[in-house]
Amino acid sequence: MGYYERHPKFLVAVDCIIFGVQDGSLKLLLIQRNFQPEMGRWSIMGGFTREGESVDDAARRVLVDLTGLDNVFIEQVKAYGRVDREPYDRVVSVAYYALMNVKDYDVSLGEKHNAHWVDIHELPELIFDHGEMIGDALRKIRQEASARPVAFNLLPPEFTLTQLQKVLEAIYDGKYDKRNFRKKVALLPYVEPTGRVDKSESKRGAALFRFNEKKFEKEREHKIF
Amino acid sequence: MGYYERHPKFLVAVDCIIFGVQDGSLKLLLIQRNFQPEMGRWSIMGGFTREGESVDDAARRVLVDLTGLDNVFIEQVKAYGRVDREPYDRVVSVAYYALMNVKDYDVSLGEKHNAHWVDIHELPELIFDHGEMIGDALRKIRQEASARPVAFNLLPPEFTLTQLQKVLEAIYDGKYDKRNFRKKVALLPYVEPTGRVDKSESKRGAALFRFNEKKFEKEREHKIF
DNA sequence: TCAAAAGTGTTAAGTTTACACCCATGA
DNA sequence: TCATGGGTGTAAACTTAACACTTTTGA
Repeated sequence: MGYYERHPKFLVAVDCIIFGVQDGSLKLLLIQRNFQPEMGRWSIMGGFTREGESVDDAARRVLVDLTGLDNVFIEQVKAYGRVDREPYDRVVSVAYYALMNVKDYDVSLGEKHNAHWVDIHELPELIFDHGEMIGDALRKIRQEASARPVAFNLLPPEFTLTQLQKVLEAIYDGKYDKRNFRKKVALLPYVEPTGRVDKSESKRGAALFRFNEKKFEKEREHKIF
Repeated sequence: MGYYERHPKFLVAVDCIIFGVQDGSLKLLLIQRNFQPEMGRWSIMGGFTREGESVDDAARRVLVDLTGLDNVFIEQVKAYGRVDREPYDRVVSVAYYALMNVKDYDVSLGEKHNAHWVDIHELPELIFDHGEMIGDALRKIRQEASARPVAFNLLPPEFTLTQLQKVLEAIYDGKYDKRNFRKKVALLPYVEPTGRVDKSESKRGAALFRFNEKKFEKEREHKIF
């Protein structure tokens, strides 16, 4: 006790960059602030870490507040520690990105916070260093999505191959060849057909698939070499 | 002013995971603590962020303290915010990795801090979550080193191709084919021969190369597509 | 003269890309 | 019956991986 007394303390914020896919493009859940400070301006959703609460838990709490969902996929982006990054007080902020299925989103909670899904190509001017955070989060997601199957978090539990392709195209802001894409997916044992058919997007109907996390973990174990 | 008054404040530490390559294997500069708390135990080098100092600057300061070098390559790993990660007080810590050429290291400063280069395969038990930090830093370096030329920071300004290969083998804990390796390097315009020869490691002598940062940046610009 | 590190090409295997048509169905 | 999205294979280009011998020179 008492070893650290002479050192200063700082506010520790969390900021959540919430991604979703809608109409084939990548969106962010941003708020047009209906509270001080910076009321009226656009920002990502944030909050302060509480006494007795881990920083990760603070991020999850902020997310539950805004979306009503407590099982959203989140991952830390990094910490932002510039001295003047907020003009009101010294705040060290830890950014997280979250991936969610837009369909799960609680519209009434969103309205309370004045939250809106904004296309990644049409971002408004944001407060503080929130623009930088979004750029870093995007880079990180792109990195991650090529190494592990995070994209599934943006989809409902059962999805068609066309939906999966559109999500990846939204993440990488590109277009892929349908046949090549399906050939690759066919090689992934952890993307498995459910046997069910989705008729909502075409007359013919498309096969539904699901992500099998257990099979994925098995894969990983054996891929150490 | 005053918007954030009701929120708690925390100590913000920085921890530096310092990598070097020696005898063809990857080493970390660890300290066997000669101060409290946790005197006598092994840890990575750290410190606390000061009033009016950015978190990045705090990391650089800690690094200068330990190595005497103010131009070491550093990059943030991530923030660690578990409630009980340190038993003495609530501390949020931001980890950084640093890459340096072991030859530049100031031995007398190191001795003052009781610092030692420890092989990555023979790590001692470390305090707090420092072991986790090292694992995360290693993963991050491996990721980065395959996307951008960070490995050069572990070498002297002029190096032989054998030295470069050994550094990459140390990072990825693997072995590469000499001919394939050299073919790949030959395609990188930003690894250029200096025309000089190193005779210290062989009788015949090996051509010396250097990393040309400007050429690398040019490459990048044109590689946006 | 010989030990020790430097240097050098070719071929096979695997991966990635480009490309166009038929299918099933509800409106 | 026809418009709409679903579904399927093959060949060329490119990339990666495997492999062994000759050169130089100081001790």
